[in-house]
Amino acid sequence: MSGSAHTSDARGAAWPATEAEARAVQEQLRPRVELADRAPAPGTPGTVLAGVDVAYDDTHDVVAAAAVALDGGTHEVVARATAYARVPFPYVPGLLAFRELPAVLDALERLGRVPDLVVCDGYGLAHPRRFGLASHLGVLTGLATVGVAKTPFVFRHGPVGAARGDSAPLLDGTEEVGRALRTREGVRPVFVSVGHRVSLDSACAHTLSLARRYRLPETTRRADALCREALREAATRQTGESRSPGEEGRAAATGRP
DNA sequence: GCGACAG
DNA sequence: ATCTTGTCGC
Repeated sequence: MSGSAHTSDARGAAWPATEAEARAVQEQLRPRVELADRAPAPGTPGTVLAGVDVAYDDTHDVVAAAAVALDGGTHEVVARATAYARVPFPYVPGLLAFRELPAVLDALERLGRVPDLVVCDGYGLAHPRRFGLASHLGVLTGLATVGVAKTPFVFRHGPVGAARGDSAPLLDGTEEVGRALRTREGVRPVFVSVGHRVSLDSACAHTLSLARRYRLPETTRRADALCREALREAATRQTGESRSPGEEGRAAATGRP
């Protein structure tokens, strides 16, 4: 076969094989980001707020993803799902979505609920090409998404007030691409940006609402715990049970083994 | 050319 | 992300 060098991911969709192709995909999809806010008001009972996250096992080349759904009113868990995949792309700053999204999309499908908002671990519009993983996930699924990251990446911000809820613009030069938001007193801020179908104000309001007791939103904390647990169990299942030397690095390509 | 660099 | 001991504090 000549021509396109695209390959297939675990879900059967085209996936870039090189950094140049990945950047081209971002440039192509970026115009599809919608800025109109379609997220529910924070605290609305009956709405579904989802968190997604992934964990890696580099030695086995496996990524485990988790999706957790919380009720918008009580923040109690109403659904959980996991998925596995071969790591489909190397870590390259600015191309994180190509490493995480196949497994995340799979986990979201298995969730059995359609979230009203998805909170991602990383950035949305706060991205060198304005298309971080939160925006990418939103465009691919049509879901409202926000990005909440733990570090400022390549961006700058002024001082953030000491009180919970205080914030400062996250700047790419003079352009506000997100917000440094303090979710707890005496704790480093988190870095919020728009993913898809949400406003920055709404993204920050949801982040604040979901992060009362801890720095990070409850959605990402739950998803983080779940994908780590899934990865541990996958490792245990291989080591402790089937000792077949030939079958090791080839853990399930997808699904719950 | 040399660092910096979401997770 | 992941590798890793102890330490300070509620």
